[in-house]
Amino acid sequence: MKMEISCTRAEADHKQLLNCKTVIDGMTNDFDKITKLLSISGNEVRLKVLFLLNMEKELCPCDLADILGMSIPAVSQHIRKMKDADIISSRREGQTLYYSLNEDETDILNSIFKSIKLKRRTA
Amino acid sequence: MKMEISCTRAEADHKQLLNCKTVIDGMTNDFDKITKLLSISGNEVRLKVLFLLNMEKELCPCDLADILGMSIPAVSQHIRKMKDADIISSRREGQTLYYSLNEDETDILNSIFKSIKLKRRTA
DNA sequence: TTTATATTTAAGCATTTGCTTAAATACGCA
DNA sequence: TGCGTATTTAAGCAAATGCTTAAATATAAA
Repeated sequence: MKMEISCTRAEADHKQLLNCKTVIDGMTNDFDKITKLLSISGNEVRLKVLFLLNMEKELCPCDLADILGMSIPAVSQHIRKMKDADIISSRREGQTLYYSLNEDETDILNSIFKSIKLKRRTA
Repeated sequence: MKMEISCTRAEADHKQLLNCKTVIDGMTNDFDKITKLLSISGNEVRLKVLFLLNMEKELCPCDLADILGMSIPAVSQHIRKMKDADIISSRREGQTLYYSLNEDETDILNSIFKSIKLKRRTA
């Protein structure tokens, strides 16, 4: 962990900067985890899928491809990412896989959905 | 806007799917905007910068480069993205540019910061 | 077992991302 | 003016992203 201070401006409060470093470096894992969630939801297709799963409880890849007007493999690859990140889970019924949202401990997704719905109402 | 239903499973509720399409298609702009915010914060460096600005009110690129242990141009290019997206603003004081968070109408960022801090406490 | 449907996986490719290094701006001061 | 510092911008490049098409799996039904 580097500790040298490169900024030479008089106002630079070295104590403040060192404190910032300490805080940030001590939270690497948290940032890593939340960054992952945000980067996954920071894609229009995936955000729509998450929103749809929140709205409809569960949907299959076929439904999603249809709703979003895109190919099944494209949807499936997005689904894989979200599944790998433990954001969604599947339930099989015959040949069909139904996907649904997992519990969101961080509550970030819920606040995102809330914002989306709010925008919708106030638009 | 395509409207054909490709899924042939018996359970597919065409009315439900059409409704989903209508809702999603009517919210394209909202999704676009929120996706942009999320994709920008879905990067570890940028999320840390946003968190630091929330914590310290304002910081200059030099401070950030130092705290995060990365080059000034690298930081500057992340800053540019956030500035272009209207997430942060700058104030000049001599040669130094101080960056700070803009008001977040969506409240998404605040809920993200809250989650990060919560993780920190409960870790 | 063969065939059809639902889904995933893999390969290929164009685009985007995020760094590095080097050059360009902007401001302050001698 | 000219030099030093803070910052941005640009060019170059490796890695990641997200689609397409084609092939592989999994289940159901004839």
